[in-house]
Amino acid sequence: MKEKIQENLVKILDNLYGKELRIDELSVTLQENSDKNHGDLASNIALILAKPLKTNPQIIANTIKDAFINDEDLIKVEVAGPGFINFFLSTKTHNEVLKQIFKEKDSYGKSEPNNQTVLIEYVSSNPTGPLHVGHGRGAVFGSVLANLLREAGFKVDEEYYINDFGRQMNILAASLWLRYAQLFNNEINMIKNGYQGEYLISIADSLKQIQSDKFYSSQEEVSILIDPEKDEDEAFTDKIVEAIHSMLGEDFFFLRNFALEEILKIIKKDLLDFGVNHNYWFSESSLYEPDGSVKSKVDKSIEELSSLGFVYEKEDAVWFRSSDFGDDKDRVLKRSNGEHTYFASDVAYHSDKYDRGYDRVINIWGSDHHGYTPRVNAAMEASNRDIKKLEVVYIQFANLIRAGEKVTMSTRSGEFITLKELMDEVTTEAARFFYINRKADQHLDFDLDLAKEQSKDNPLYYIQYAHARICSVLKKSNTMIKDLIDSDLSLLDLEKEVEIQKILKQYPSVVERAAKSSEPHLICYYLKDLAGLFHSYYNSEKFIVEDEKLMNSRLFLLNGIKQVLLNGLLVLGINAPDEM
RNA sequence: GCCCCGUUAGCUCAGUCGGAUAGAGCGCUGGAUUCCUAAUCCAGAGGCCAUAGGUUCAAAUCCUGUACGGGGCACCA
Repeated sequence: MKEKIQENLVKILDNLYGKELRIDELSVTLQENSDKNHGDLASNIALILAKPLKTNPQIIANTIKDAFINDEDLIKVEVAGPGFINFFLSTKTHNEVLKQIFKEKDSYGKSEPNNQTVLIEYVSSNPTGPLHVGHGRGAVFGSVLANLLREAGFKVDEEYYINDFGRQMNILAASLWLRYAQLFNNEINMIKNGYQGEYLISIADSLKQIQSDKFYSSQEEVSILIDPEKDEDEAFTDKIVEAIHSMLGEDFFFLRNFALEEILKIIKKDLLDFGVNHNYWFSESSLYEPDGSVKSKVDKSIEELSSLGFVYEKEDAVWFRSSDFGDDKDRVLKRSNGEHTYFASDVAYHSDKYDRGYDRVINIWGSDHHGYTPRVNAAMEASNRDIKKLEVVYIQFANLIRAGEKVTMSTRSGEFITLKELMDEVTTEAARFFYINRKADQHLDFDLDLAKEQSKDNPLYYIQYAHARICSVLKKSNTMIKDLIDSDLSLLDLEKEVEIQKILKQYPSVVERAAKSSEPHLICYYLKDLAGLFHSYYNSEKFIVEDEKLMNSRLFLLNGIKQVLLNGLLVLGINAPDEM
């Protein structure tokens, strides 16, 4: 119907003013009205035309209005306010959506496949410990965005980038050895800059079970090296790590890989429990392995930039001319000690993402990374890759609130709340919903007490309750939905019923907009609105009534609401229970 | 100093391509249960959309300045 009116407007415009005025070149809108007094649809066309035509908008509006031909589904055309044209549609036009939902079921809201591929990289926390609550927001955001883009017709891959290379991994290996050694000699101290978390103790425990004392002999002098006086110093940490390394030789790498694999197991399990499914796990180390010939991907990337003339040496380090591409300053690829920087990995990694042929590459990063984007963009631009394909979404930090107070955490001492603990405390679903319920660029206060509450104060329960209530009514009515398809839907003419149908009709465009602008929270707000309309309807009308025709039409409406609530919750990765 | 994000009701926050009288929940005040789940609903009070300019027929929305808050500016990852 909307399309029909739009066509009509174009036609009328052509007749009235000739072809010079092209409706599609002007910012003319035909939009759904929120205020029912203004009809179902409104156009600002007369306001836009007022200037080029040098005519009062109200006069233009009335001229257009008079040119509209009669249509049984168009009840009334009206000029209002400064010159809006309002269109009032028949109730029949509102019923169409219910049949559509019934027909499309789980697919209602999905767009046709568009043959485009997207890679979303997210979470990618360092594999040096379990995920904590700080990672939760990005995890949910990424997985919901992936769902949304699938709804919008994209083929989506989800990837976790494992930072399993460099200094931190060596500190991890050393930390594991110290925990392991403590099992044989309780006088051995842990280094302050090592990984203090309890998880390493249990990993050390399983290491001992598998390998017994293979990596420990009692005459170790290494532990004596740990001097509590100097222990705060990072350089001192490296010395200890190096000492453990040379003592263990090749075994050091065994310990490193053992720790890495055990921790990845924990991370993978936590993500899975959280409803997050990465289909690729990309290892940073793999970028340093010779690829086919003799060169690693990192070396090849640097050579590529070098051959294009964007690399130079200064003070024994290798630099990339990122400032040629808008970055604040040039960046180091290879340090004077011969080691590559994290940035060097990232150049190779992003090049690899491009080379895999995706149409879009999305990174979901913490907002503290925003200063990092220009140099990555610079590297892609320098190597003639289209930077429009690369999108970065920044996620602001989340605070946990308990009893009205901010929960303080310190990563250093290992005193952080893990994602698993959060799931155990408030349930996975509540955690997902509360993380996604805010715009990504908005700071988030995660109220633990509210997430646990089972009442209308908790928006997730409010939505799920609406779904359960509908299921309960449908069950009690003893009706099969497929028998309702021929119901007389024109009976759904109450104000609330019309409003609900209009909202149901908006669902596909809400999904589309949420996907397009990377704003999953829009789904939450939509579902809250829809649930609210239903609860209000529920309280004002009875559905299981004597009049069978009326009952059937209302049940058919309820079925539509139920389906959309279900579809929306599925996008969020949240269950829609039949009873509560 | 430079860069990013924010500032909307007492609190926590929505607000689409700039559209008509600014939205929700909580909290506050007052109501609704013989009835399909009261885990719900209805009504009321509550606003200088941080601030000063600009663009426009029209600005919470776009542009510029200012103030306040959060974050970032490594040969760390």
